[in-house]
Amino acid sequence: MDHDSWERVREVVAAIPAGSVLAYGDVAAQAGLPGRARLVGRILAEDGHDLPWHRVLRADGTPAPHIATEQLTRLRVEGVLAHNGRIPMRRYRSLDADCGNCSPENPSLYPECGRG
DNA sequence: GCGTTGACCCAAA
DNA sequence: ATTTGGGCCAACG
Repeated sequence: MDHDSWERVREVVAAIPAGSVLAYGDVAAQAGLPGRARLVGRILAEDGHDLPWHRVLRADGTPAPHIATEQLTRLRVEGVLAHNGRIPMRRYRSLDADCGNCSPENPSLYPECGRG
């Protein structure tokens, strides 16, 4: 774990557009740290106050328990709605700018992506 | 060094 | 739908 990786994680989170979300694992992958989702949670916990941390949640769409209400409240304001405390990732998951992980199951939120 | 503890993830049962 | 077990790894005592 070096200083650069830490900054990259922060940048990825900072770049998530309002109205969409990313899983901890997604952030790790996009920051070049595949398989290190826990590290992302750690970074947000101690150095995420100035970031849109509420746009990052678990892969199954549920928020971490201790911040659940605050997170869901903030997301609701951005138009990201939960059902039974769970966010439907299919709909709100943000994708790479180049649509690297775009698929019919995971349609792009960006109009410039032809595959959405 | 070693064991514990997490804003986690996934395949298998 | 849940639970289980394994993998991940930086901080902390």
